[in-house]
Amino acid sequence: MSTSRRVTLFDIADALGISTGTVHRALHDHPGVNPMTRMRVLQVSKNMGYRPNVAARLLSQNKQFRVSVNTLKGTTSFWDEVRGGILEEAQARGTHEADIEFRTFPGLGEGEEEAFEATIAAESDGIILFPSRPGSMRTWMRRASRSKIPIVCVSTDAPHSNRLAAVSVDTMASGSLAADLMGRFLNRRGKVAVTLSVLAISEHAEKLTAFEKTVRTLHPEITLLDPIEDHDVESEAYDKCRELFAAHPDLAGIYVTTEASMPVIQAAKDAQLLERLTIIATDLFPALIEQIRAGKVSATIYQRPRTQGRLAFRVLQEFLVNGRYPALPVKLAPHLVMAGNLDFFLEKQASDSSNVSAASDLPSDLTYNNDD
Amino acid sequence: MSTSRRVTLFDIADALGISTGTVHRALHDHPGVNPMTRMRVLQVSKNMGYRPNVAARLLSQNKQFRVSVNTLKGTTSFWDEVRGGILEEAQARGTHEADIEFRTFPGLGEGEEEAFEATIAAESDGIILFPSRPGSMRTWMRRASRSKIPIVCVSTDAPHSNRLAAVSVDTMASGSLAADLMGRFLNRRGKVAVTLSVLAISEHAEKLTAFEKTVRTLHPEITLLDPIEDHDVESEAYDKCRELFAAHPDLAGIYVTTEASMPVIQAAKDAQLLERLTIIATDLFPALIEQIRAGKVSATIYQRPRTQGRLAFRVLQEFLVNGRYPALPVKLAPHLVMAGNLDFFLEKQASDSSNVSAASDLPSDLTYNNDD
DNA sequence: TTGAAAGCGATACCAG
DNA sequence: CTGGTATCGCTTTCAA
Repeated sequence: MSTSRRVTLFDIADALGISTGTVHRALHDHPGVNPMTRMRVLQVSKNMGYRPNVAARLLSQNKQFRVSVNTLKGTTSFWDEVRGGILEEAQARGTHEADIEFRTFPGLGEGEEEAFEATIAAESDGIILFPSRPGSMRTWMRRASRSKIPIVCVSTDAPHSNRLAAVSVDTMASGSLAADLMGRFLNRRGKVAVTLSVLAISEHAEKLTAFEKTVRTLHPEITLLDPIEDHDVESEAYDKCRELFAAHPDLAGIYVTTEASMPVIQAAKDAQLLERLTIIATDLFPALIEQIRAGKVSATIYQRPRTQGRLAFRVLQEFLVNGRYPALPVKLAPHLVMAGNLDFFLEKQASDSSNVSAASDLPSDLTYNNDD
Repeated sequence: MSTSRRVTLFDIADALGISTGTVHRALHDHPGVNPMTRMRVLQVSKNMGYRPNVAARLLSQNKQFRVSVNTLKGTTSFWDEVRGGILEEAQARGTHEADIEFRTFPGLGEGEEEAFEATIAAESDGIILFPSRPGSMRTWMRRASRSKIPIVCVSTDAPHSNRLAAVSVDTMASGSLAADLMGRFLNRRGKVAVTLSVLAISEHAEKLTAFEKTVRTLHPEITLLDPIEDHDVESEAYDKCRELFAAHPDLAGIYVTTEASMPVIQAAKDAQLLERLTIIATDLFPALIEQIRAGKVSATIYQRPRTQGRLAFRVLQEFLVNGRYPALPVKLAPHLVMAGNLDFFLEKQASDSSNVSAASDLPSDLTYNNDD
């Protein structure tokens, strides 16, 4: 019961006295099979416990994919990490190595459509993209979907765009964790504000919703102020925070749901508020690391960009190779980084990214990489 | 430069006017190749950017592995999750499907060696095991390593045992995160205790060390009591905690580094201390979920057993198939679960484990699974 | 020390 | 509607 050889197409064909070609067509719903034979094939293959040999399939298909990765230019480390994760996964999954073409655009909405146009022109087989303006990309993306090009969104979803999948952090978990922590750090009382880029992006709205709901449920004595929209403009974030601090000099805490925590910190500093403000930020980059280490930022919700990249590629490849649709929008549990675990966190990150470059050695083909 | 077909063994052989067999032997350091030819093969293959086709390799090798998984009987959900992760990964990596034989033993040290013996007798090609008594298993494991059977430790390492790899949570990150949180929750002052099973297990010692160090550095006004060893015996944990609470009625917080948080909670309750004690626990199981929801436990450090299982299998297979050694002991970043994000967390967990059972359908071969 | 060739299992195409 | 067969790239065995 355990040494038995694996069931192959041939075994099924043999059992039924037909050919492997027919069995194959039957199993894959290809046209031109007698419904009667089809049923029998399905029946027998189930009984025999047939499971296709993936290696053989890959080998015989022998396809090569061209995938385009359209993301923001890597000013911050976030997108560098995402791209790193994509490459990493592409190498780890060795077979079917994809031609990956990176196209970057400078800012939110800037050059995004041009990059997309170029992608279409290049006849990519699949696209991984950051929809910086989900609204305006929607029509483009639907066009692509009409020409059957699968699209995977990273970091932000583009609803109603027919994308194949979206990979992002679990926004509800992020917002609610931030809320509970904030309540605890503040001993369950005080005024708290939230900043985000725009409410129109559902990820940001969700973080806010989850934050508000959790605060109200778990820490009802906390007062929530109206959310601040910075439209991803640093100066706007700064100015609005100054206004906020002026209006509420007794503000106790602020949750920054985006990467834009530096302007907030600067504003707090300039308003002489930094020392007694509890800040919970998002993501991790050198300037923020300093602030955490210095105790100015209490915690940050790390969105695991590298893992996002890896999963985005995996989902896309799974679709291109096996035609498999991802179960759900893929949601990653965020990691919490505080002064306490900061160093261990950075250490692990460093070792993760290092073993990628080494992969281009000799007959070494796959690199071993762990999950986070 | 991008449309070029991939370089194959044949291309190299062709370029050198030799056969693929020789090229193959040269690349893999097999005996019986003229050093001269070997050098040239290496040279050319590097120049041509040769990268082996993994699918072809798997297909031609066509091996089948028997791997034994020796773990604790699943009284708690931890080991069920680990086993689930192993199965999941085994399916996801479809090719080379392994015969997985689960052997469980009832308690720490009980039946462990018998299980190991059975594993050896069954001639497994690889072993994934939880060394519940690293000390006593050491000699066994070395014996196995002499017979070339690779061993991957999960959850706990067995140092100096020649194991191939160890997969566990990042204990330093866990301890230090717990410490920082504890300090914050307690407003940086008060008496704090730590419980663990035995100091002899390095993972536990590390959590303690990291906890202590972080408390001293970041929250120097916190007083640390001596650690409590419960030897994984519930009654011992309970009794020692009662003593602790009697001796220190002003105890402010306690960090439970193991799964054994229930006896601690019970003791605190019986000592009328539960309401004002800040508890940080480890892992997640139904009884603990209730306590978190009820606000009795402030937070728990989730060790991601499912992911541990997945990685353990991946490492083992990577070694068995490609002969690749893992870079380092694999350390997972822990997840933080609090009342705030508890529900989102459970929801995600549920969806993760559900799509495994569905995998045994029809020609569906690989299941899509995300990283955590 | 090297070459030649037979698989591995699924796919796809061409005849019938 | 079905059978037969070449093919993918690597591994391995048998001869030379």
